[in-house]
Amino acid sequence: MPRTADHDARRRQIAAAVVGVVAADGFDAATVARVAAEAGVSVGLVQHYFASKDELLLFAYQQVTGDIGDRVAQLIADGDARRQPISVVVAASLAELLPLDERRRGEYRVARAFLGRALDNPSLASVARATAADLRGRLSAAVTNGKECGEVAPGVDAELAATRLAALVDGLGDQLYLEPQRRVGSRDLPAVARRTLGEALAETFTGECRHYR
Amino acid sequence: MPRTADHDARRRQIAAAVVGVVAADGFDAATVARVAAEAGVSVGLVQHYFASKDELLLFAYQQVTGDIGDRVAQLIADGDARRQPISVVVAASLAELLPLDERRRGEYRVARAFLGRALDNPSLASVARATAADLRGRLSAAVTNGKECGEVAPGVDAELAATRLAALVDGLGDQLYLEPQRRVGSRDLPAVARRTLGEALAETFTGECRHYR
DNA sequence: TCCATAGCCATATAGTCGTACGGTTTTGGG
DNA sequence: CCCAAAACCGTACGACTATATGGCTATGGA
Repeated sequence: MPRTADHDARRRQIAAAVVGVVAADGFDAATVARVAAEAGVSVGLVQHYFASKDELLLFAYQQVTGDIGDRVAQLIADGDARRQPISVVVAASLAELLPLDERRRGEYRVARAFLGRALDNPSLASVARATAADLRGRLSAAVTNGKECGEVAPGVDAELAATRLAALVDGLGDQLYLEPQRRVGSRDLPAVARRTLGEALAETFTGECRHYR
Repeated sequence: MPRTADHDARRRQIAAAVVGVVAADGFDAATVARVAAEAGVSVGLVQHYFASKDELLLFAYQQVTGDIGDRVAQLIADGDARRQPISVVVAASLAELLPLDERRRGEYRVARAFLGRALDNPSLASVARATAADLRGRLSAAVTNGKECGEVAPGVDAELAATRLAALVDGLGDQLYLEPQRRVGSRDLPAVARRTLGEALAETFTGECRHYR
C-alpha cells in the first residue's frame, strides 16, 4: 500500500475551512480556491477529497449542525449530571442556539447562510430538516421527561410545545442577528430574548420535579 | 424632448421579473440576462434602468416587502371597517405572512432568499431590518390599541409582546416552509401553526373591546 | 420638418469559477 | 530495494457573469 492519510481528518479540515470562510466573508466567498487557501492546501487536494463543490458544502453543513448538536447534547448531559431542573437545562440549551456573543454570532451566520441556500438546494434542505427535527425531538423529549417527573402538567402536548419553542428560538435568533443592539423599552434585545424564552418555558414547565427537591 | 417611457413602471416590471425568477428557480438563477428574458426586454434595457445588479436586487427586495406590507395594511383596514376585534385582525395579518398556500409559499421563498443574501449584503440587510421593524411596529400599535379599548390588560408591554409575536410567526414560517406536510400528533403543521399563533394572541388579548359588543 | 435625446438593443470585454487533467512526491508492503 | 498506488500540486479549459460600449430607433418640441 502507498502512503496513507487520515481521510476523515482531511475532510473535516477542509470543511472547517469552508465554515471559516463563510463566517468571515459570507457564503459567496466560499469558492473552492478560497477554501483551499484557508485550509492551507491546494485546489487539487480539495478535489481529491470531495467529488464536487456541492458535496463539499453539504459535508460542511452537516459538520456545522453536528457540532452544534453535540454542544447542546453536552449541555444536557452536564445539566443532568448536576441534577438541574429540566426547564433550566432547556433554557441553557436554547440560549446556546442564539447569537448572543461573537462565537455564537459567527455560528449563527454560517447556519443561516446554509439555510438560505437550502431554499434552492434539496440536499442542504434535507440537512436543515433533519437539524430542525433533531432540535424538536430533544425539546419534545425534555417535555415528556418533565411530565414524568412533575415539572410539566400531564395534559401538555409535548410535540406541540416543542414546535412552539423551536419556532420562538428561531425567530428570536433572527431578530438578535439582525439587530443585536436594539432596545425594547428599558431592556436590550438579548435580555428580552432570554426573558421571552424564560416566560415561554415557564408556561410549559409549571411544576417542580418530585424526584429530588 | 425625445420619446418618453413610464420610468417607474419599467423599473417595477423588471423588478417583478426578478421576483418571478427567484420564486421559480432560486436566487442564483436571477442573472441579469435571465431577468431581462423574463421581463421580455433586452439586457441593455435592464442596464438602462438600473446602474448595477445590486441596485436592481435592492429595488426588487423593497418591492417585495412593500407589496407584502401593503397587503397587511389592507387586511387591517378591512378588519377595522368591519369592526372586527383587534386580535382577529392581527391573527389574519400574521397568517398572511405564513406560507400556507402556493401563493404565500412563493412569496415566502422570495423573501427568505433575499434575507439569506442580506447576511452579507448591508443594503439588503437594512431593508430586512426596516421590514421587521415595520411588522413589529404594526403589532405594537395593535397591542396599544387593544389596551385602549380593553382587549389587552393595562400592564402589558406592547413592544415586548410585539417582539414575541414577530419571533413566533417568523419561526413558524420557517417550519412551515421546510416541512409543510409535517404532522404534529393528530394535526398537520398548518393547523398547528394557526393554533399556536391563536394561543399566543389569546395570551395577550385577554379581554373584549368595550367600545362595541 | 428636423434633430436632440431618451429609449432600446446586440455584442464585446474582462474576470471568475468549478472542474478536468497531467504531473510529481511519498510510502507501505513484497 | 522497489514500485504500485495514494496523496498531493499547478495549470489549463470551458462555461458563465456583470458590465462597458457603440449604434439604431422613435418622438416631443422648436
